[in-house]
Amino acid sequence: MKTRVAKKGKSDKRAAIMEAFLGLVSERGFHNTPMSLVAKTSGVSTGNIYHYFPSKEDIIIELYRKIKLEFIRAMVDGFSDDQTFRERFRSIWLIVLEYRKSHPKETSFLEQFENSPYITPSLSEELMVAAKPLGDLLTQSIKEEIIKDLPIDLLVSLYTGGAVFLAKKFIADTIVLDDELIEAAFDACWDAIKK
Amino acid sequence: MKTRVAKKGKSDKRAAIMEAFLGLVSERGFHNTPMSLVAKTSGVSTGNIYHYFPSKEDIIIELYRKIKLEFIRAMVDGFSDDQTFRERFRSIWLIVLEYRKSHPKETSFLEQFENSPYITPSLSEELMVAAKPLGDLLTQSIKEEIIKDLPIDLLVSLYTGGAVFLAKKFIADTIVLDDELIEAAFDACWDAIKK
Amino acid sequence: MKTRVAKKGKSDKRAAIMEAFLGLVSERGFHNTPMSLVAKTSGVSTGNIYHYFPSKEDIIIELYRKIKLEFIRAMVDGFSDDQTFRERFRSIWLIVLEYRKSHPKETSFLEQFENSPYITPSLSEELMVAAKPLGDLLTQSIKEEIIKDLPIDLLVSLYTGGAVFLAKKFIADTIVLDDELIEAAFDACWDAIKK
Amino acid sequence: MKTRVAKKGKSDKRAAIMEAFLGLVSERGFHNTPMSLVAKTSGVSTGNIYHYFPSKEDIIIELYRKIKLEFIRAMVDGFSDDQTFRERFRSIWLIVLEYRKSHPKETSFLEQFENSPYITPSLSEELMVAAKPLGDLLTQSIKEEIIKDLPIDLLVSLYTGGAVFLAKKFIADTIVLDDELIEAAFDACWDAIKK
DNA sequence: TATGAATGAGGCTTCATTCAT
DNA sequence: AATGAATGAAGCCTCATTCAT
Repeated sequence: MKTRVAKKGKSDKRAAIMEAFLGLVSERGFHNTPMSLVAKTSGVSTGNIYHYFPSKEDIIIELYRKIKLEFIRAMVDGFSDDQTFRERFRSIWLIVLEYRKSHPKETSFLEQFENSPYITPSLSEELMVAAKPLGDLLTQSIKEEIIKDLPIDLLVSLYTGGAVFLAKKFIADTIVLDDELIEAAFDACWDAIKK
Repeated sequence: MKTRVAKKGKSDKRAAIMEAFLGLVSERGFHNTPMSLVAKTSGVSTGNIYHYFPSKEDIIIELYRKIKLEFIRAMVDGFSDDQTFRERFRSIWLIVLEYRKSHPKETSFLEQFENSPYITPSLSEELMVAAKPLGDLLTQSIKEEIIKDLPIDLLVSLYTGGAVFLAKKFIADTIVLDDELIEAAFDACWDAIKK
Repeated sequence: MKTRVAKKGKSDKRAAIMEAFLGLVSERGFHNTPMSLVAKTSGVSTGNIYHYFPSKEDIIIELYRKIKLEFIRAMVDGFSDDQTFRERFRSIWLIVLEYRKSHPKETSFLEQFENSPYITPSLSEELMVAAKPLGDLLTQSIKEEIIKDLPIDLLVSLYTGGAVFLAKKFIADTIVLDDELIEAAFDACWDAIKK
Repeated sequence: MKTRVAKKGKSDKRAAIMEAFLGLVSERGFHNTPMSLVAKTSGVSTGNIYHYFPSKEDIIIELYRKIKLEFIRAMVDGFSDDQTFRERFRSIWLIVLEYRKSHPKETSFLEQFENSPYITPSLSEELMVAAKPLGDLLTQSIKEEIIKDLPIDLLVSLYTGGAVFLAKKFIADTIVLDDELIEAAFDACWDAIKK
């Protein structure tokens, strides 16, 4: 079985497994995604999957970490100190919308994961650290009396909620997202948290 | 059927199954809830469960319908024409918070169900009808320029989001809900949608 | 539940069960015919079926006895001493063909039953007695050197085979049975056994 | 795969499953043969059976195809152009008798299968092709006015019937098959179809 | 590393029969 | 006689994981 095509390197297999897993889970759900199907889809044999991951659950968790991290980083990288506070929030909001719109699989996965009762998110230290700039921005904004003095995660939820919602409807193809709507939606979210 | 003493009439079994199912699913997830466990927990034998429901999936769907309906009704019944628009919204918001806080199982179930990729909610006519007063309130409020002119469901999401979020944190026991916080959270949600 | 319509008498229920059973088994096979379906089809409740029959297997056996007996009697009643031997055989042959053609359910049932390995036909005394005139005819015909001296049941098989076969094809709608074909087929069967 | 010693290669398991299945079904019937018993008897674990066959029904069908094909081939290979027509028929007849006598399990299986109402034989192309020489012989014999001009399958039934019947009685141990009887029986069958 | 056959517990569902009424 | 709810063993099949190669 020697193919001319470049053999996948080590980490490629790992990546292939995760990618296949993500695609399958987003369409079929965790429990409707047997390892055998992951094997077929990823091109990595069942047995070998267990060489890269100790168990199915581990794949799920690793995937969650990876996606969540990616998402957080997109947000964090999307604003800069050059912007006014409101501009920063706007940037972040647009990034949330954009990321979710352009990552339907990841969106579905996150949603499922974060609503599974028996899979405790248990945000790893890693995620906390990555999200720090966001927390700092919020804390700072509260202190400067730009946004309301509410618990940070509530603020995030209020603020982010609209964008996530719109993205889901966009993916489900039950809405048309024009600039006007986006702007109006952002304003609503901003109104929610601004002082 | 002359016994005065409740001998667990017909519908009691049905109810027992649904109740057991709800409890188990909320703690273990759909797929981690085998029918055998439902049988044991509900006190209804495996075989007999299938006398009341055609399949596991049907139980899930019926349960969703029932809970969602209950939740919608709670909201709808919670406001009256005597109130100002803002008061109505406030009543609804508080009911959402209260319902979710006091119905952790139902909350978990709804959350899981509505995020399952392979179980399409497909809101039945029944639910639509029940929710009509809410839709009317929103439509009316938009027309009277009390709230923003945004898609109804986005408004609901923005508006409801804060209450649901707080309830979840309350259930997870990661927040203390005092009146002040509740009031502030409501204000934020109201700011999001009010014109 | 008092209907104006005449309530089925005792034996009517028995008959209803057997009739429903026959129809279902002929289309679905023994094991694909649950008692619950028999109940629904016959209009007799599950529990009550067991008032009339001790078990499912008993119904099968009774049904077999009844049908086989009916079939045998049709043959026996179909010839008389007024006829020549050949005429008698012809009459019987035509009756077999006719009975099978006009009793597709019974035919299917007999076929299934007689080929079930775990249901031993064990022809009851009753059946033997009923078939005696046939046996006598054959014995007599052998003695008079009209037909070949072969084991009785082989003769029956050879002789009957053609008619049964034609009837099955007729039922399956894969043949057109005109008089000419019938006559030719009879001749073939007669040739098989005649001396 | 360098071992010389037979270590039960891949296809051995497949064969083991089919063999066990055949034995069980012939003695207990399709529906009285649970997969668990097939597993135990064949020495292949339940789960692994499904690695070789998609379902129980598939095993049945494959088995039917295999056995029927084997049987047809035995007949087809049993006569040659060197023989007179009558000799050819005789050869075939004897082969049918012999095959059935020496293959009681297969005989029982074929009988059950071909009388199951819900399993349509649907003779595959493969079987048709294999049986072609037989059909040709019959067609030719009709043309040369050696046998009667009757539908091919009726001829087969008439002709084959006696041999099959005898074999069944032999297997059931309710007959003694000596040469004289065999010869007489063959003559009867031949008389049935010969012109 | 890599394969995929093998395992076997466990999942959902069916169904003959019994039981309470 | 009659009902149909109730039982629970058993059936078919799935699937995470391990094992032999």
